[in-house]
Amino acid sequence: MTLQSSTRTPDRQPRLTGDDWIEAALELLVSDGVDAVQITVLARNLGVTRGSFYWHFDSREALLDALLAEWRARNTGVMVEAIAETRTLDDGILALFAVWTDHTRFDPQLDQAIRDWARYADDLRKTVQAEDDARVAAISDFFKRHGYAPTEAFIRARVIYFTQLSYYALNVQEPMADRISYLAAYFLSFTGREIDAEAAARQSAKFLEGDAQK
Amino acid sequence: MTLQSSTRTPDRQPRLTGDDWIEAALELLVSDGVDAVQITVLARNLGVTRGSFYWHFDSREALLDALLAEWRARNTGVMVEAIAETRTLDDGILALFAVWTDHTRFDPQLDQAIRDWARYADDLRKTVQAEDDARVAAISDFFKRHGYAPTEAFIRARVIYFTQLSYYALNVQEPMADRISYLAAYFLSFTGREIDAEAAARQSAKFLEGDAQK
DNA sequence: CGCGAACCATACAGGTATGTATTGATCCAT
DNA sequence: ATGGATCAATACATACCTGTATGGTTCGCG
Repeated sequence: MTLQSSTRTPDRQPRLTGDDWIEAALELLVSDGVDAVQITVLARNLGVTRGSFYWHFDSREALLDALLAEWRARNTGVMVEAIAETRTLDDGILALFAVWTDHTRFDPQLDQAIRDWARYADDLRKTVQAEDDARVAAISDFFKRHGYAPTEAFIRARVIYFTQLSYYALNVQEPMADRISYLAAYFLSFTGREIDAEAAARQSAKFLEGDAQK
Repeated sequence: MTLQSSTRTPDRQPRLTGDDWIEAALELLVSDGVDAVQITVLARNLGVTRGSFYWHFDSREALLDALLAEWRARNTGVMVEAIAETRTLDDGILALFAVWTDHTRFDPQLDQAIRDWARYADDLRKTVQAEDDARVAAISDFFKRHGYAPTEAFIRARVIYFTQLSYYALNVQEPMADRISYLAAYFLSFTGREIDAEAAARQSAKFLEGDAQK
């Protein structure tokens, strides 16, 4: 038996922490779904045996709970906060676009994975549904603040949020140039008004900047 | 050992057909997801042993293929056809609403389950994506026929289809009265125009009728 | 009536997952 | 350096699930 493990990545600490397991589990969750988050494959990926896992966690359930906690910490509330801080209609809508594009503040893939998980897990479903309702309510309030009637505000909030959810659910990938060319049409459909030319230009620049640094 | 099986539903044929297995599998697929579609639990639900299954199907893969075939037969194309047969803008949009409400022509829960399945299955994903693209293209063409510019038509098609997808993904349940009260706002958001009062009344009546007979 | 096909039960093999218990190695502080 | 704490390997028990092989029923038809 060799002493140095062979499969483990070279420049990683030889001993693992609980967070290492969580990180690896998050990757698996996003790429393959909850059911694929198995201790056996995580251990294989990390280059250790399952003996290590059971030192850091009591059970698989405990790991899954940790994943949910991570989702709560990363994604809960950010959208609500983002739109609350805006003044003009254009700024608000574009702030939403920014949240959905800038993945440092909000992790859409994780959101999607949690949503997939929740669909067939009764207890979790209620939690996710509460977050969804909160997001729609925040957008709805935003529209109301800008003079939209209650029902129209609510429906427009749903339309904009639901559209975005499907964007992630279908994993739509398109060149940044296309996305920018769609900006005005999206804004029109979402708000019923034409986008301010200057605000559009500002946002396009932001998109390109974020795209370049990636 | 008793001769009459106890768990099997009473007034069902004592011998099963392949379709019986498919039907039971579809239920399970919709309620619990693909990974839950297991021969063992299906046999338990049907009140037989797994020996029966392997007479009707070669393997679990064969059953899953049959489920996909069922999806293709039920859901593929119906949306495209529904909107192609309409004349006015109002009729087209309302025809879409009708498809999404009248579950005899289109099975949204099955659509959702297949989409969940496809998200983590590479080969299937392409199939579903092609269907999604076809649906969006059909709606986009519809908007173009009614004078919308290409980009706006495409984005509006996406918005209306994506919104509806999330409706199913989040399993939104709301009283028919609420749904009717949202009709005008949805129409406005989707098309950018006010709904024709008479068309709205017609559609509301349809909704109520469908709701009552259920 | 009898025979073959359709349908199902039983039993076995193989694979893989979670947990537990125990031992082994490494690191750090006294 | 040594002894306790931290992390990991090994071995074992248990539980499922798939698939095969084979034998037993039941049904329909000549």
